[in-house]
Amino acid sequence: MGTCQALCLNQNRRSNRGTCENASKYHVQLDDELGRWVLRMYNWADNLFPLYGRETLMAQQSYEESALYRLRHSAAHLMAQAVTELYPGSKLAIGPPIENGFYYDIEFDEPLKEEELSKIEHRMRELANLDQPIVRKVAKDVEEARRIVLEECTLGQGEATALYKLQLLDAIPPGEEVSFYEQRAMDKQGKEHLFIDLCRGPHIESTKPIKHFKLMHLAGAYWRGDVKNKQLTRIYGTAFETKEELALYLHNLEEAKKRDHRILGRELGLFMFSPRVGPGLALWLPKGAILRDVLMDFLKEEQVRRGYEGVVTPNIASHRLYEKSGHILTYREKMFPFMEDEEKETFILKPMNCPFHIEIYSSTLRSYRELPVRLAEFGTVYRYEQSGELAGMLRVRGFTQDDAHLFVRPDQLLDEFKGVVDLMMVVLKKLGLSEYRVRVGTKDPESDKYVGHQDNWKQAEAAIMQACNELGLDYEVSPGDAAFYGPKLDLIIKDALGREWQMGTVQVDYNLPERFDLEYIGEDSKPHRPIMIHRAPFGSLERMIGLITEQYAGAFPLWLSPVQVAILPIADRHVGYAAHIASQLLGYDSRQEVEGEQVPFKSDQVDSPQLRVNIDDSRQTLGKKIRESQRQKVPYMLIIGDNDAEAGTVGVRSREDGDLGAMTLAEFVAKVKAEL
RNA sequence: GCCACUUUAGCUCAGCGGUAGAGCAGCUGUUUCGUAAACAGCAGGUCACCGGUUCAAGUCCGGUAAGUGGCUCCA
Repeated sequence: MGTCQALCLNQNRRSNRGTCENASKYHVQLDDELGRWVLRMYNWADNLFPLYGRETLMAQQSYEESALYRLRHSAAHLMAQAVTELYPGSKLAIGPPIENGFYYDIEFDEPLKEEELSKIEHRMRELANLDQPIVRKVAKDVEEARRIVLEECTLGQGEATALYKLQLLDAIPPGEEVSFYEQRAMDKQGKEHLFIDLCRGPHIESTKPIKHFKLMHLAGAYWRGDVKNKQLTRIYGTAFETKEELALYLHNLEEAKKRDHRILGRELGLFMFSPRVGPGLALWLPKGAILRDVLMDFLKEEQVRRGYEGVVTPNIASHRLYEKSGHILTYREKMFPFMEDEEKETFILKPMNCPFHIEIYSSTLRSYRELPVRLAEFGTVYRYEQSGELAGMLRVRGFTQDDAHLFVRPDQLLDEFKGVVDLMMVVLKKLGLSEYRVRVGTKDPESDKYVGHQDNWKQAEAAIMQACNELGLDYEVSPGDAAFYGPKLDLIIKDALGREWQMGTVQVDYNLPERFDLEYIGEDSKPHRPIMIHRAPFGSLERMIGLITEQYAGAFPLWLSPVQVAILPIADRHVGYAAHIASQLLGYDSRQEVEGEQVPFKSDQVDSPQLRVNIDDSRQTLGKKIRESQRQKVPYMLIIGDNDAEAGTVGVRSREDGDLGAMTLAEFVAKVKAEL
């Protein structure tokens, strides 16, 4: 099956900017065997997870409407049937299809062990082979639905097993159709197998096609996603229509693991963690530190152009500062233990930069003419994340935000907000991140974890929506995802394993200016209150570098690569010429320091940008040196041998395209400049 | 924090009650080599930590820590 067209149709056909609802996309491919166009849905950027095939182009189905979705839904039921047979008395909760498979949440009497999954899988195969017809039944009324849940669904295992199903039934709005799916068959021994489940459907017609599936792993999951509720056992599985698709999925999963930033981070010498330092506290190795520096330089330059001013603030502060900001009230459980001292002031490790920037803003009387004031800082913050949430660089306890706070007049809010979004887009483009989701996090009306007046929130939320609409940005509104002081717009991007992470963020805040009584003197000579915009286009350096490491699979583009050029002398006698080449590329010739020394090589002074170069003078064969540089994903290798020393050339090899032949250094530099 | 799992040499992994193993990396020597692994030798381990069972524990049991996949939370 050859990929003939890279024609990408957005799943929702809403946007041509690469954003979409669940970051999936269709590819149209010509099926060589069948000689017709087929539609395939892939998970985001690099087609790691083909989700289904065999749908015609005309269909234009969503995943939810697809045969695969139904198959997986039925596979979840099949699993539940196997579980109720193997573990009578288990309480079934919910079992939906999900992006790459399905799960079922079940309460077991005894905790389920991972090794038992194969037993369940085995029973599933037996049950599937019985070719049980899957039949939809609709309850006449609520009473009948209740009776079916209590009598039929429990399969004689006791009414207690209907615990969660009853709650689900109660949640169905009155008047809505209540449906059940039943599957039953007699096995060779004449024993009847029966399973009936409260379910909206749809399902496939029989259990027979459920052949290519695998139970993946176990997890705890709170009933209805609420920590206050009981934790159920969730069994994750996946299913496909063909053996090949399942094998491909599993293969791709293995491939995806190879681009895990934790593995690449070690292999490429970018960063590390040590239990002796502490969980979630990263150590940046020299090459990782270069990534940080390069990213910071890039953003600083953009920010200077956009009127930002840099500031620097401390890592700890008096608790009073954070009392005033409301952090201690609403954010305490995420903060590291306080440095308490009965005699003296209590200090706390900073979880957010905003109060410091607010202090700087209010250190002097501000005129309406100097607004907007844009204070930027690469501020390192510490948050006591729950231990189970730490995930390499994507979730750490100490991280550096590319933070800034914009203090603006009401009439400037919209333009400033749009300016920030523009900057975020510039950043995404520069980093090659084209697949993302935009989420507007608003206040959860039920929750009391927010500070400020309702009117402030309404205004801030309206401002964000208006800016998005004016920018033509596709976004979804997510109540409860606001910061405690204001609503926000977040960029959400998936990692190699398909998990979503919040990256860049912009927040509109009327509340902290009020809490800190911020002012500026207006045209009318009277004090007015500014509005704050909090923003971080990367989100954090840790998370962003972890993520782009996965996006690029460690093969960073030239401008970012910690080592841009590896110089590989073929034999020891070429090391001198290699050093000369290196100094040219560094834009600095160390030989100039050695007075009176003869320049032993043909002069080829070039005007090179400062490149990060590394000479491999290990006593290894050329093949080995190339292999090593290739493994380190260095964009360019310059191979230096007798021919080159004589002709004053370098043998250029590219990470992607291999041997490019001999060039003069000037030619190579021109090539590199064009790429940077 | 909760559920499940994992932890043996710098890295990747084997060993699963009876004297700790391999490959790669490292070091030393030989080789000085033209586009993805030269050859040989050497060295490297309180088998995460603490406790228990046993004549005997990487191996079985319990606890702790760190990590992994989820849930909840989030940059």
